[in-house]
Amino acid sequence: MTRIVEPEAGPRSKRAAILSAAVDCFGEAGFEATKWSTVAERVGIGQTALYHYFESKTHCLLTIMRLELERSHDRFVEATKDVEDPVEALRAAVRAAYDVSPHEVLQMRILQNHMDLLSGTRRSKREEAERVAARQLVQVVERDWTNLLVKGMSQGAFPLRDAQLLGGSVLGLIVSVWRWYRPSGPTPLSEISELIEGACVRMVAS
Amino acid sequence: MTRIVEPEAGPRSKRAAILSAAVDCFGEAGFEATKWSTVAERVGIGQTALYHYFESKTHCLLTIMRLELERSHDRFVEATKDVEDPVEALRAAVRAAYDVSPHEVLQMRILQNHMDLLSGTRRSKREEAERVAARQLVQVVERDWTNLLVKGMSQGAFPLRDAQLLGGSVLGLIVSVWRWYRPSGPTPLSEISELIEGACVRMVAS
DNA sequence: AACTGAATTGAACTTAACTCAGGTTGATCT
DNA sequence: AGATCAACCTGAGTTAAGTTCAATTCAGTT
Repeated sequence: MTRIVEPEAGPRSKRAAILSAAVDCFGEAGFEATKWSTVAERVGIGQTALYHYFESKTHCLLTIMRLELERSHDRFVEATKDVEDPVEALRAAVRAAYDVSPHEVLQMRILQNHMDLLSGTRRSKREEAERVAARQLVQVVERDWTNLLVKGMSQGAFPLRDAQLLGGSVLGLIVSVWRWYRPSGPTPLSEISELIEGACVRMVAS
Repeated sequence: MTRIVEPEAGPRSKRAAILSAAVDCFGEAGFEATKWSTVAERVGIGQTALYHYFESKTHCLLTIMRLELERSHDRFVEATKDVEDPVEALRAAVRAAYDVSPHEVLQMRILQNHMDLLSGTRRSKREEAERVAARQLVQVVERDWTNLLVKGMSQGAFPLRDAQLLGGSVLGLIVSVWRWYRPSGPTPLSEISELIEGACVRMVAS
């Protein structure tokens, strides 16, 4: 459990700008489809300067994924922290999951599209560190959801079922949206949020 | 709607062997992580021979995805064709979705992990043909599920809801399993199948 | 002004996908 | 059997994109 220390930003560091540009590129065109050099162009630096901040294109991707996972976890905790009623907590958690900016939508998309990266180990040190951190955060987020279900089951608000499996399924249902959702598409996020909220409650509580 | 004609197998064609080896490699190590030349080795031919059968590594991937989508659709139709009761049809469809061989698990995993490829257009003719065919099949499969729901709603077996959105969600829930399921893992597929079957019924019918 | 470390760069290197020009194999026909 | 033709295969070379490296600039400090 080695925590990753965010490199403190020197005053003229372009790290944040690179991450932001990378999210835009990777999220819209896809990771493989975007040239690493294009990200550099957008930020306004030469491609080699990227390596001052990230060990590789993949290292940047893994960093984006970890940050998004941290964000998801934080939001979950924030949204459910003082809601006692299990059903209401579940509803709040789902709503929080869809209460996101367009930029965050891209981050979720990137995360979902590259989950498979978290399986195999990486060659380089820093990449592997990010991978392991992200993998752990996936488990943390899964635990967030299963704990919510366990609590509800023990209180008698939810029927008893395999909380681990059901929690993972609820999470899978919620994030599956990010594979197809587009802010420009026909379905507003609010509508999706409501439908999924209802679906989750029925899945878990009936 | 131009259908793809499967190249008829000459007696010494290695196409099937290549597809099979590619499914193993792409499914276990991941598409990006496996070298195209490794697939050639497994089949027992030089790397350049691959290009006799596929225009590119990606063309092979897209073909695998299309074939898997065709299989999924066929299984759905087969499983539901003479079940009138909507709830039973839904149950049958879910069970069929998880009634798969280990090789098919890999194909599902590959499909899920590279759905994003179907968004952007491809440079070369044959790749683009496969992509378009796959994209269409995604819609066909989505329609399979929404139709099932529409039928159930009109018969009064399911409460009225946005069938398109709900159908997509059910499908999303079902396929989300392939991102983490491993035949060697602790949870048998039968158990997953049962839990998801129940969850889907509750989502849709209550 | 000299010093320091962060930030940046152009040129060279590496790897893996891909192309090409030609060679081999084997089924089929006369 | 021998000729033929298409399917099948290969070694050598090309290309594109990620990456490395040695050298340079820049901003703030002593």
